[in-house]
Amino acid sequence: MTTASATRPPGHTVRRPLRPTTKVLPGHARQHNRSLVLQGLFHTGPMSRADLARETGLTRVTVSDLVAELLADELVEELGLRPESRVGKPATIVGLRSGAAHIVCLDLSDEACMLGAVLDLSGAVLHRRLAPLNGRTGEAAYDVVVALCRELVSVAGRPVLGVGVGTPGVVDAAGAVLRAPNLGWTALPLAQRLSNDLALPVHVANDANAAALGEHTFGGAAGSGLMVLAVGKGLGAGLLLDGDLHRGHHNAAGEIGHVMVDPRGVACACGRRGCLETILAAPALRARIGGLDRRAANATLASVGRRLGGALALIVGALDLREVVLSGPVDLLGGSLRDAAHSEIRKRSMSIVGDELDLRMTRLGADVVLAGAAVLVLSGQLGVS
Amino acid sequence: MTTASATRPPGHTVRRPLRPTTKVLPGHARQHNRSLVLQGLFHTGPMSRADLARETGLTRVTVSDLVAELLADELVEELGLRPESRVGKPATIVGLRSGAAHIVCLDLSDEACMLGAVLDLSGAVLHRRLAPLNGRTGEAAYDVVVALCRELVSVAGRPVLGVGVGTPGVVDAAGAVLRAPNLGWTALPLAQRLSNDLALPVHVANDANAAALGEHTFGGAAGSGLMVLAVGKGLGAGLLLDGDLHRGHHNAAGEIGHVMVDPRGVACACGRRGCLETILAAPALRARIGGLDRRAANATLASVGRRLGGALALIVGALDLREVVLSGPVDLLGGSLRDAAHSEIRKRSMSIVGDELDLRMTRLGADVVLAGAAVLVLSGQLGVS
DNA sequence: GGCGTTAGTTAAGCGTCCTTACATATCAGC
DNA sequence: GCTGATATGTAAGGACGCTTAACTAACGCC
Repeated sequence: MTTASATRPPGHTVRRPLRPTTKVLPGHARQHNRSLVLQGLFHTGPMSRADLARETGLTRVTVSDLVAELLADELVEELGLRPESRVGKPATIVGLRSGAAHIVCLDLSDEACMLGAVLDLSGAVLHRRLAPLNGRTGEAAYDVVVALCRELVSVAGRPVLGVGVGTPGVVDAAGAVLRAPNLGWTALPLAQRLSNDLALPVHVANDANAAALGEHTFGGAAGSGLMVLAVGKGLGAGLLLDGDLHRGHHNAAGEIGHVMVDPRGVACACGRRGCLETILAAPALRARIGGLDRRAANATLASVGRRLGGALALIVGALDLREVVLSGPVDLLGGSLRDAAHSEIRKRSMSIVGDELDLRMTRLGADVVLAGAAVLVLSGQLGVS
Repeated sequence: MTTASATRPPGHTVRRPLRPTTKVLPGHARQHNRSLVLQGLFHTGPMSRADLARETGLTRVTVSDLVAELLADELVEELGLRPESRVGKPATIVGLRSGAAHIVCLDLSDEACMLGAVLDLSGAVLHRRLAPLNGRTGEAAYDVVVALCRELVSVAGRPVLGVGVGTPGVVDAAGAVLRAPNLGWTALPLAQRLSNDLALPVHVANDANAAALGEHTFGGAAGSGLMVLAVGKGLGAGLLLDGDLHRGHHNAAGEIGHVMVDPRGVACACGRRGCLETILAAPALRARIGGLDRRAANATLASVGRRLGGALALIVGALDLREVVLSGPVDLLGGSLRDAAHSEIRKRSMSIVGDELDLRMTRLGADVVLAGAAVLVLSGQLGVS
């Protein structure tokens, strides 16, 4: 392969590519373009076929064809002629039927109680249900999930597009829960089993990852480079880079709760000391400010914020993030903790990166994970996100 | 859009998607599949059309067609019948003609001297040229680049597939150098100008990013999740996540040299104190171990390694990386610094992540950036990486 | 030599998108 | 009200890409 005179760097071996790129057929292109049309309607709202053609770059002919297909699937509907009067033939507006189908969403991040909801295609929450765990784990916890799903499916008035689940633990790309200590799940093929049991498409992701998706699609995240820090009993993060969820080599990306930041810190449940979780998780924070007056509590929260900022500066700097979003108890995170973390990050990073960085609470409140679960389904079933 | 009874999370707004996905035509699919064939030959080596069909998932008919196209382009060649004897008609082996075209590669990371080389398609270095800068910056430095390229193009014995450049500074996806203080470049559309001046395809990336690509494709990087830490006069990093270069919101991903890790540290050229670069850059390291005996020097390097490990643990943990590769002076980085950093990362991260993490020197030595520049061209022109 | 197996090609068909042409419906100006 | 310009949407025909089915070529095995 190499000419004799060539010098070759030492150890110069060629390995297989990582992204196992697969073949693309004309039919896949069709699917992609169909999603493109839906995406346009989803994000920009109702418009004419000609508008869609301009937006997607496809011809009017092709767009008409795709729209006809979507009309047949009852995913979009004609909304009559465009009200404003212009030169030329009046345009027929087509819009996404946000009630065309419903999405069943689960948020399993609460230890005590599973949270379920029915959402429409626009992300609006239509119904809610709670399912207390009462300490059940493993197979029993799975049974709770199935029962909750069945209940929600029966409550949904429309055909169900799919089921989305945000769960704590490590989840692989196929929707199998590799490890979720709190729920007692190990290598549970959750998406596959649920899909079998419910006869519906099921998409599963880590809760913090789902939160990142939700914040991006429904929380109006500004652009590429988003990290959601989910603070609850533990601490997790979800990373959305270049519009894609980053999963990591062991599907453990964002699992920063047990990264040690202070070798002389407090003992952690994981057996080491000074994990980020010993500083930032909700119980730890409540314990530290319990009994303090307002001012002292704020000072304490600010000092935690500064330490968080010190840790985040490295991640923000390495990834050149645009936004860091906090999800969790607003009373703990939303005030001086956030402010201190923000200014600490700015102090520690290069100005271009730091100056434009947003550090804020989630705009979706406690529904981030539900919204993210919906995005999993929208993205998986319709190619919309 | 929302039914009246629906409850909607506060601030629930729908924004436009970030990945501005564009239309896909059948012709694009063809291009993709053509790359798939090349990719197979590049990574797995010569094989028969039938083998390629099995590997790509395409039919033998389609593969034959694609191979015919590649034969006409003289990118691949028939290597005769397969030597081993099996049942059935003997297979005709086709292989990539690594000498079919040459690639002109530039490494601008050295302050004093630009480094250029001609590589073949297998990444072997065929010719080298140096171009001393003698303090030239701005337009004069650009002239050196052009002259170096012209020289290398004239030296290359084959048609030149393209020009790849790894340069310090912030580079956008179009190959424009937004800021490169050392070279005195600001908003220089390097790829575009070079492409005009040379009448060749030109691909430009940050040097550390190029190094990451080079290490991945030619250094046998293990899989998804690679960070290359380029230690020289300054400090930069390149991140390869899920097979894609991560550029960041300001194209500044990996610019961690000026992230502050120690507010009470040494003053940095950037005006702040305790930047990572004040600890890890080559001049700083040399200054610290200068005059020390072997043991003391190793202890010093180990302490730097521990601090590096503390910083890296967060990044490795957040991204769930598989490999961190050091590029730079082996005498400084390759010994106790590396060992200390490695063990510190393991100590600080969750075992699943830390246990499988590799932290090693680059396998390509000083040629990483050149190799990466070649990958830019291979990937951009042939879809191979 | 017959049979099964594998490699590669040829022919026909289907799907996808494009270009071109046309029908439809409005506005602006006379 | 009529005409010309402009814009939307559809119809027909063609180019391209992949597939299936059928065929030829060449080998090992019995």
